[in-house]
Parts: sequence; C-alpha cells; structure tokens
Amino acid sequence: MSTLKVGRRAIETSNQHKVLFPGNEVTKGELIAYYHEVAAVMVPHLKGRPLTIQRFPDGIDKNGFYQKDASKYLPDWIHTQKLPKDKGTVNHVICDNPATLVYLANQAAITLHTGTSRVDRVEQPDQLIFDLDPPENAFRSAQEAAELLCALLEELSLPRFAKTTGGKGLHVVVPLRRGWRYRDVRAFADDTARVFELRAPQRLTTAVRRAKREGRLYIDVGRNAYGAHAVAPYSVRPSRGAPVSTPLFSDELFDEDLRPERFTVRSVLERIGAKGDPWASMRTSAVTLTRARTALNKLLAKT
DNA sequence: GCGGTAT
DNA sequence: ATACCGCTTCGGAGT
DNA sequence: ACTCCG
Repeated sequence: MSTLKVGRRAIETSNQHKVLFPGNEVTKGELIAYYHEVAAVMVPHLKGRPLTIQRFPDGIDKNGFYQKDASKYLPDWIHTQKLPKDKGTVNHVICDNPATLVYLANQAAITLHTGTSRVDRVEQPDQLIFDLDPPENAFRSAQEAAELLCALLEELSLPRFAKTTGGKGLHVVVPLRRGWRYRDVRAFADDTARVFELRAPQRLTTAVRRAKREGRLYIDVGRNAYGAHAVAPYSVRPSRGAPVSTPLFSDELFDEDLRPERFTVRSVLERIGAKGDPWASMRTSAVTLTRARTALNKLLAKT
C-alpha cells in the first residue's frame, strides 16, 4: 500500500507486486507506472468518450470482466456520464485526466475501450473504425488489407490513421466532423466494406460467421454502433507479453519488418519518447462524409 | 478489487 | 465471520 | 425468435 501523486491528486495504490501477467511477470505496479507515464499522450484520445473497462484483478489467466456501469464506490473527483441504453441507463467513467487512468490501473484495469462518439453529442460519432481481423497469425495479410483499404479511402479523399490492436490485426480509423448519426455512418461503413471486399474476394470477407470466412481476412465494421466500443490507443491487452495497441505512422504500416508483438508495456514508452504520437494530428484532420458518400455511390454503381 | 448478499 | 457473486452492449446475418 | 460474432 502506498501513495502516488498524480497532478494534484494522491492515488492510493495496493498490491504493487501482484503478478498480472504470469510468464513475463508483469506486475500491477508496472501496469500503474505504464499508465502513469503514457497518460500525457493517451488521455487526449480518451477525453469525452464513454469508457468500457476490462479488469483482471487476479491476473490474465483468471477470468476478468467488462465494466461499463461505474456508479458505485468511485471517488467523487472521477468524472462520469449517465447515458441511455435500450433498457435504462449506464453511468460511464470518462477519463479526462491522468489521475483517473492511474486510479483505474490500480483497479487492475488492464484494457480500456472507448466509444466512437463523445458524450456531449453521443449520437454523432467522430470516428469511423475498420477492424481488419486476419485468420490465424497472419499479421502480414492484415497489412496487405490495410494497403488496399487505405488506397480505397484515398480514392474517397478520406484521412486515415492506423494502429495495431495488440492482437492479431489492425484498426484503420477515419476522424469525422460530427453531424452524421450512427445509422448513416454505419451505412457508409457497410458500403465501403462491400466495395473493399469486391476488390479481393478471395482474400477478404464481410461474413460475420466464422464458418463462412474460409481462411479470408474479416473486415469488421460492427464497432460503428451506439454502445459499441473498440480498444483504445495505447491500451494494454490481456495477453502474454502485455502487448499494447499502438498507433502507427503511415510509413510503418506497410513495413514488412513490423512486428506488433514488439509493442509492449515495457517498450512503448521508449518508442513514444523517440518518435512521438503518430495520432497527434487526428483531431485536426477530421472530415465530413458528404463528398465521400457521393464518390462511394459512383463506385457502387459500377458493380 | 470491492460492495452486496447469502450462509 | 467468511464465501460467493457480479461486474457490457449492439445489430446484422444466419439458422 | 433465437444464435453467433466481435
């Protein structure tokens, strides 16, 4: 039990030596130190977004759980926002300062997931996410798919930002100016995915059912929905080696030496120190989908 | 990790 | 007293 | 209407 000063808050931390990642022996203390140090770069990406927290108090080899509703027992300085769900409401944590991140790390919050809208206009997403999910351990095929997808988004004059998920695949994110509602952004995502699939039907699929994928890379667009979420940039994942979902520079995305498992809780801070945050300009790059919608309709008509 | 409820 | 329990949601497509 | 999926 000890106290960590974060800004003007004093955070009580406990069980610093508890091993959360057996195998490489990453402790809760290391998790807390990582989130403390990464906060300056990470918090801007969390600000205003409803958080879904994935916690593993007994380590990643034991069952963890997701937590959205955080109404109970949180210190009053942690911000929350009550949001509607189909039956009732959920009181989400909003992480808008480093101290909140450290507090959550002490709660064994290994992974943080964020919504694609901000709470002040929660029905209007400011991100469009494509999740490229390769079969087996074929990270290379996710890179190839990302190349095709980025070419398509370029044709639609859309900006795009990529990151590793910390798992097998990649996320490609288009920052949006708010205005469109979920159902319209989702329809755009569906149509984009359909065009994308038609360009390499032997390698790509939009089939949700695993049995129908037949070794092809799955392009998942289902995160573009109210109440859905995706792993946050710089979040740790509950897997061997404590991998981190890591934003990439565009020249890194296609580098054949890229090894996402090298981005871990023990290596990412050094990378940020050396190269900075590849997503720093995301907010200022946001666009409307209106023109892209017209261009996409033309591509759809050609099929 | 921790509050709530059953034992 | 301690033991166990809960702790996400969404929609589309397939059956 | 219920299941699978992430």
